[in-house]
Amino acid sequence: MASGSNQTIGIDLTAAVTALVGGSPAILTVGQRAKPNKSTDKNNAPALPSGPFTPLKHRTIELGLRGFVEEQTGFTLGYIEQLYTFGDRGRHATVPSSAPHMMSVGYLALTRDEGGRQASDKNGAGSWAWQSWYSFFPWEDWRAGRPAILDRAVLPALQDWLARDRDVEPPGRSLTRDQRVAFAFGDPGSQTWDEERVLERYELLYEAGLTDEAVRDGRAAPPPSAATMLGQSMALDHRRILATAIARLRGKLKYRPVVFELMPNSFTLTGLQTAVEAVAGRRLHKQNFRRLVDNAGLVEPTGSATQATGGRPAALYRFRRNIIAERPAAGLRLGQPVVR
Amino acid sequence: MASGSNQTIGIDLTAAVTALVGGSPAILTVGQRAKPNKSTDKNNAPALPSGPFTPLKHRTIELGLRGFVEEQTGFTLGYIEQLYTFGDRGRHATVPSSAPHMMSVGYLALTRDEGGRQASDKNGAGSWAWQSWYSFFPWEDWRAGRPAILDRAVLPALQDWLARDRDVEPPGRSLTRDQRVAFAFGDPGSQTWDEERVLERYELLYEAGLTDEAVRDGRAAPPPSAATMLGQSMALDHRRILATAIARLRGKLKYRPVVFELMPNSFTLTGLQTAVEAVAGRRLHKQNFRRLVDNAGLVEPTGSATQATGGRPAALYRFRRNIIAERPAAGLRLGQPVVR
DNA sequence: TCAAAAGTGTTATCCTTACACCCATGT
DNA sequence: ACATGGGTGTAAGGATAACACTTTTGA
Repeated sequence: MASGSNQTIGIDLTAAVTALVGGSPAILTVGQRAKPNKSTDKNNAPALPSGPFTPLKHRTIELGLRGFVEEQTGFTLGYIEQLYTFGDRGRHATVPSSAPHMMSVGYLALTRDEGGRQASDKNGAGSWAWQSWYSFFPWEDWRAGRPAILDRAVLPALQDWLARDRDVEPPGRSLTRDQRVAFAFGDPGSQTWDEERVLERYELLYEAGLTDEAVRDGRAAPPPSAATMLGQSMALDHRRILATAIARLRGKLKYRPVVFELMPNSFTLTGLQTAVEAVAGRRLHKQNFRRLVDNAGLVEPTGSATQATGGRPAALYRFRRNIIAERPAAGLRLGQPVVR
Repeated sequence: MASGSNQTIGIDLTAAVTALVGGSPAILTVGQRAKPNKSTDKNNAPALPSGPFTPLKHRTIELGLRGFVEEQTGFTLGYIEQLYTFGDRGRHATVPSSAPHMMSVGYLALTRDEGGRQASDKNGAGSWAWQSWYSFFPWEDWRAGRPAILDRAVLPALQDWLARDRDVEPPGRSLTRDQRVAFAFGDPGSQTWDEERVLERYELLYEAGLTDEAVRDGRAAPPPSAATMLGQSMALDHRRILATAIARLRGKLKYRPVVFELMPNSFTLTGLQTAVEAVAGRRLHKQNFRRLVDNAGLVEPTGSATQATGGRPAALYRFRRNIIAERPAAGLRLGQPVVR
């Protein structure tokens, strides 16, 4: 039971490394893949750090990932979590079937914008940079209210697409395209936007030919009108991986204390709120957030305070690490067990 | 950027196929892997259906999976979902490093105990069978109250393990072993059992050498006393994959209408409740469950009823498929967005 | 008539949401 | 004094959990 029937398979590990940089969630990008073999990828789209998994060198996948991120960028990863394994044939640019089939295992990784550094030289590899999530997904940032790009560009272009080929519904889907758009983007009138559906939204835009990647991959005809491509594109299917990472992190926020991986050791409650808002992409109610945090027992005061914030000095807090051991986490619905 | 440095890599797709069989959640097992090459795997432990991913034959991973499950067992899969990719070196029995390194992509799949069949012959491959989840994880079934095996065998054996090598805490863990046990198995006194932590529990038992797999893999010394191995074991790391599948399904139940993939087209509310209880592994409060289901708008009456249940005839319901388009799903915590 | 299972109604409690207000600092 | 951001209290509404009770069938 070796590697199927004769086509070789290679595994790439790809990391969506997130930190908070200047109040916004940012993703670690490298200018171009480590080994720029052929110059097929034209416009040097930013890429996620990535490298081959070599079982002989690395005992576990996670160690491999930590290893080459540290090599390539100098960042030490804290929390990491496997996202998804992408391996569909032709999921990006068509390649001759003689080439090895590449699968990629995507990871979400969290770190802090400290340590890192280590300049941009070191064995000639490209340099790295932080880029805001929202330069790739401008429609995902609702912190200043509903993003204008939605009604100006995204939704009209999607409506065009729906109208254009209304009857070419691909079979075997439980939802129609209209339903999928409604589901992913909500109803502009009422507030039915779900910030976790990042991937569904990206995939619809991809299918509609509204992303550079779709056109580049030859997977969709470009839209007829001079519609602009939406958001900054990335190499290969890295923007899809980033979308998956954002979705996962936004979901995880609500039932695991992962934000603290992005925070310094001590922080103010407002700082914590800003971090959560940055990730969730929307504003939260101040007073309730504070109550929520403290009767969840997630933090404890350090005793000191900081005046760096402007008005009244803010008390500093730290994460109570052993909360993880104490509390079942949070969880939800489904009701209590019952005796009879 | 081919397949790393010279060791070849193979990808196995492994499916944890679940259906409800006689009121219990069951997993589809095959007697032994399709190609029994060497007889290294001694005692013919049951295995999950699995097969190599061949990108040339299958356009997507999911199609490959559906294909060979249907070939091997005749079952058509409904809902499927990728679980995790396992690829750590030596995650099961030690192999010579000349052999190809096998990675396996685990999937959760749901189906109904109908269609299937197709006998056990067909090209000489082993036959398939349904086996209750709880024969592999007896401690996970709380439907008849707290399982006796917990206090009789599981917890004492874990305490032994903790006491035996208290100071060999592996480094780089945020929680100590004691904390991990407390977290995974809860406090026997109060009800801190979280039915979703199936994987954490299995992994602890594995580390403690209380599963056949751990001993077989040479990853843990067998426990000194004549402690029984806990639960029925499986081939390779298939029981780990099953644990992952159960955990995922138990979690998903609470925010996506997945149970209906396991139900026939029409069912009674009690039938639905029984199904949920089977998966969640615990009893639910009848009246509240009914209210929950109906003001979630998940089902609608078909108009007919059945007397097959014993007492008063029960109304039959069907799943309202378009609920998926209507309602954001359920979701939770984190509070509402706010204007100011 | 009784057992068994379906199905309805009501209440106490807790959590979430929203609003109003006070406190401590710099300019 | 006042602007700015930090911090506390409380009341209304909704959802959950728990309990009691009625209805419809078969034996």
